[in-house]
Amino acid sequence: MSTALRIGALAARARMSVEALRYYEREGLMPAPQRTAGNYRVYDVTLVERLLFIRNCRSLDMTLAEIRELLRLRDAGEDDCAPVDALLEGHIRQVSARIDELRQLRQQLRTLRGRCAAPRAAAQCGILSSLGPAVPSASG
Amino acid sequence: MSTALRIGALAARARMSVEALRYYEREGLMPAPQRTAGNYRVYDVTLVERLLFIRNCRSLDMTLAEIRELLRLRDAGEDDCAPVDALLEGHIRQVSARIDELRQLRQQLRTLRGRCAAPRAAAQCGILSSLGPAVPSASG
DNA sequence: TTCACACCCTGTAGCCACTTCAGGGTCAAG
DNA sequence: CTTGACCCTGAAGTGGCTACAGGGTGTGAA
Repeated sequence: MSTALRIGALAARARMSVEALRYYEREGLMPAPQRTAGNYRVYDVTLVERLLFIRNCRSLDMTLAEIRELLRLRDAGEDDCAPVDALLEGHIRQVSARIDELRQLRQQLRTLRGRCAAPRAAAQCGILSSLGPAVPSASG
Repeated sequence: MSTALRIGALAARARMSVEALRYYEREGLMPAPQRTAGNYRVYDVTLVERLLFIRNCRSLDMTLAEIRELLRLRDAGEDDCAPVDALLEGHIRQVSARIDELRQLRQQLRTLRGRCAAPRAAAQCGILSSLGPAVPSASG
């Protein structure tokens, strides 16, 4: 026999909020648990592992849709790693693309900041005027 | 005299959606324009410049709150560049922090992917098991 | 028994920067 | 007088929760 927990205790073990846990249930990442006579959710303690899986995936910035898919593959006991691998690869590519985007952004911002290197020099701030109609041309 | 435009024409010139423009009005980035007898918004063409300013700021991933502040400084005709400079610097720091975060993330994801280098090798996928309770330890 | 208090329930609104939709009204051309 | 492009407002949806309102449940103490 394994221990039964109410939502607060389970959430504490998984170090997440009660509301997040209920949200995962609504979104289909967690199964709907049994209820007590008083309508309290009752969980088996082994579900902590599932929550930690979700938490790890979230900390890697995966969307709930991606995590739902991973859980589905996991629950199905798939032999074939390929779909899992593909999902992860796609996610890595997304993260890389976002990094590139942000790097270009930062370059533009730095260029912009250079427009006003001398503090309070001009009545017309170089930054503000650069943000006008002409797109601020960064190096790239 | 300068040309008067209806919202669709103005939005087209600024290459943004009519809805976004109305949204900026609601959010106080754009002034409430005059109306025709038929309740159509009427804009002076010079407002294109303001919209392009907003667009440029957005393309640099600034929040509407940041842009609202920049517009306020601009509208006030401030002599002192310092607040503008400070806002920009803060934004650059946010972007840098996010880049660092995403880089760590990507490293973890790559490590994770290494767990299942041989495709469909194991009945138990190394990726899925690594996403379990133990936090996947990336290099650093 | 009765009280306080921690915990639980559902349902709703809020965040951000919009987009999309429903259900209309305006206006110029044919 | 109708078609169709354009415009209006207001509400709902996006993602991943958080926070709140307004209740019910359960337990230990007085």
